[in-house]
Amino acid sequence: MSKIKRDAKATKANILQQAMRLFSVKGFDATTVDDIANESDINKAMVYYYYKSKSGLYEEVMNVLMEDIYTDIYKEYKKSKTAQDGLKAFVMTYGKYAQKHPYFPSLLLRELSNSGAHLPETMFIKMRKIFSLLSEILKEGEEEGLFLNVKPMMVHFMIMGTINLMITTKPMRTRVMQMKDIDVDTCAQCTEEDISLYVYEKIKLMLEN
Amino acid sequence: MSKIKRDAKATKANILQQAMRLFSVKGFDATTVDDIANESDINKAMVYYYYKSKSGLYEEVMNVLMEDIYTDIYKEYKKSKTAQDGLKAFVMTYGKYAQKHPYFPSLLLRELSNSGAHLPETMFIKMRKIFSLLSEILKEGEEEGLFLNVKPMMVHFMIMGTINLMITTKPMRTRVMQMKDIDVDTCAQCTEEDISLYVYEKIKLMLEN
DNA sequence: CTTATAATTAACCAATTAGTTAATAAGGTA
DNA sequence: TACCTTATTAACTAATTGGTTAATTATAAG
Repeated sequence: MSKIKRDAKATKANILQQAMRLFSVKGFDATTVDDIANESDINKAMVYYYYKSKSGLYEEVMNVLMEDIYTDIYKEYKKSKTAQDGLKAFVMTYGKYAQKHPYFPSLLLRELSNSGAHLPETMFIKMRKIFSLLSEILKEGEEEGLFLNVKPMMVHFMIMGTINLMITTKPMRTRVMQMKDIDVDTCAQCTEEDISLYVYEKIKLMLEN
Repeated sequence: MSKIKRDAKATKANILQQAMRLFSVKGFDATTVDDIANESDINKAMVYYYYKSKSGLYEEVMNVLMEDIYTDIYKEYKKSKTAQDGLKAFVMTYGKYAQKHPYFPSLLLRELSNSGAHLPETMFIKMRKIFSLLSEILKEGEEEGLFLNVKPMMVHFMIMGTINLMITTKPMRTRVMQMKDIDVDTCAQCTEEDISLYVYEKIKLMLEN
């Protein structure tokens, strides 16, 4: 077990990893470059050595995540035969991804609620690719006569909105449940899979009618 | 027409108004107290004269908005006879409110994607009140046998997520539509009413099955 | 008119932050 | 070994920001 004193690749990856985590927890503005440096135990100047700026690092973070997620969804989608299966693949894979990268939902929501102010062109394109994939699935369903009265953009945000909000609000929902005086069901026990499955089933029903 | 040199009420209201606008456009962190002062044409120190801090001002902004929206929804809800009408009142009134205060959706989304980090207790309670109202409506529907397999929290975020995302992304969606090479329907022409109505109709269908 | 109070201002401060720089250490190579 | 490139560091800067303060002006009351 040789002690490695230098490992450029590891250093660069470490910065990205911590940036990902911090941006999602605190948002772009509230995350400082010093934070990132401290948390990843590297010198602040290394951030600027490997990435051109704080925004550059942020872009990279978003790009990596979006690319990953598209790949995951596309792979599952390709296995499906029917439009329903395609929809299921889309919803369930997104849910799984959000579980694997708990950072992602809040990053995405923040970005969307900004209407893409920080959003670089490349990421914009990747978001569109994901949406286009869903549009394709929904169009197939319509042509087969399975889905009725479909507005793809709205269905897209119904899926993304619900899953992302359920995930980001988990701590909050748990907190509410612990208040003894209250008796509302905040779905505090629901797993990520419960959530995606419910979303899929309900959206399927709503499209079939 | 006497020239008023001093108007405490107007000054205070003006600060709140500009703060509301700026917080929603740029978020809490990216909005500076100097911004607020400049945009409302008052001295920065006045912000601290009327509000105890930047966070204090933010709390006030959120409180006013949440209080308003609850009142609006509750008033409409009271007029409804059936669970379906109650649901419609909830969805449509929220849509109307978001149209009247285009600030609100992005503020709310940002707050939720934070899981209420900035969120003061008072506002937390108001959010819960709105959710409780929807829960009540859904429970009625279930008891009347109209709605099946209801998870209130999920339905709540389906409604809020979809409407809020559609509104905050409007500029972005319009931009996409202007790109000639693309042929995806981003619902760029949809009005706020189209959006809420679609959400209501689809959610109704999905609950009935 | 006088005076107490409420509203407003300009100037300031201490802390934080994105980004820079110049020096230095490590590792491979000839 | 000597040498060159790459990786890393500590220390610094210039700008921004939340918040304060002491002085000043407008207004209303006696």
